[in-house]
Amino acid sequence: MPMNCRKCEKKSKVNNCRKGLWSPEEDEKLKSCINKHGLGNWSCIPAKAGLQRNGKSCRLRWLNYLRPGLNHDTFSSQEVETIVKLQSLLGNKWSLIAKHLLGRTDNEVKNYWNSNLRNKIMKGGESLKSPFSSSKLPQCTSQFSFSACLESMEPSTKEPTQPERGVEESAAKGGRSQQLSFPKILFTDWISMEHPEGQNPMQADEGMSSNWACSMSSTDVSWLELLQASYMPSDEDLIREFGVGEFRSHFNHGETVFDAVSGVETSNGFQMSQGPFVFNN
DNA sequence: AAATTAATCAACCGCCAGGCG
DNA sequence: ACGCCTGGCGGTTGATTAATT
Repeated sequence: MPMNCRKCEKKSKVNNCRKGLWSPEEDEKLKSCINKHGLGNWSCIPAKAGLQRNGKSCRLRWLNYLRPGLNHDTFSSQEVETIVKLQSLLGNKWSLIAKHLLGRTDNEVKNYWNSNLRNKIMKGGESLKSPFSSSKLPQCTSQFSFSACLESMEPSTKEPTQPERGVEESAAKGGRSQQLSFPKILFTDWISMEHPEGQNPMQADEGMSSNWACSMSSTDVSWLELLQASYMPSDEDLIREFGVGEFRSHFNHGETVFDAVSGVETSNGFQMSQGPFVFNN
């Protein structure tokens, strides 16, 4: 991480930083500044852009609102489904969850959860609480054990999900609408189905090359247990579970990020830093 | 139509991890 | 090793809008 520019930093401290909603003029200044200078040290951006904001505010505005490729449409039923599933698995890891929803920010997901889903889940009991029965769902903490989870799961009793039917409808009916195979959603974080150039990196002699380094956050260490479980979902499993368009896992290939399911180049990369991994199967 | 309440969401705050001098 | 700094994250606030009374 580069150190900050002292000159810019001093300037920004002297400035009386504006707070509150951003005006269109401010947005324009920030956009043109980033277009001109690129993304660098956020503490330097306000001075360069002529904004009386602090760098943190600029960063937030850019990431949550101005950044290209953001999707500000209402959440689709499949996106909602993904949020519910991931929240039940990962807890309030909004940035992680957002990485699985193209064009969505952590803030957006978090807001949606807090305003739309949380209360419904409280009211709706099991229907929205989790894809798994509460008695079988281990808490998702850093101590979370996938082995324990796998052992506690009943073997493949799920029915195919119906993504077009929103979770709201499911909640209204008051029953569990989905019974999912637990580990799949997690595997897709780091298992690539197809190499964009036709080569499956899982079959590479050297395991995963540095270009295909997979991502695991520090809190995901126990995910390694999944590897030891020798369980690998098929393409069909993943697509049936989440739909090609909605659930995506991303892998870095050099400078370009590809969607693991569709192979389509995307701009919303799930940066993965820790690899390679050895697969047992 | 006005007042009140609820819902939404952009933005802020504080904390933490990690890099650098 | 230590302190300072940035970037990143999750929790929270508060202004605005919509719905209800």
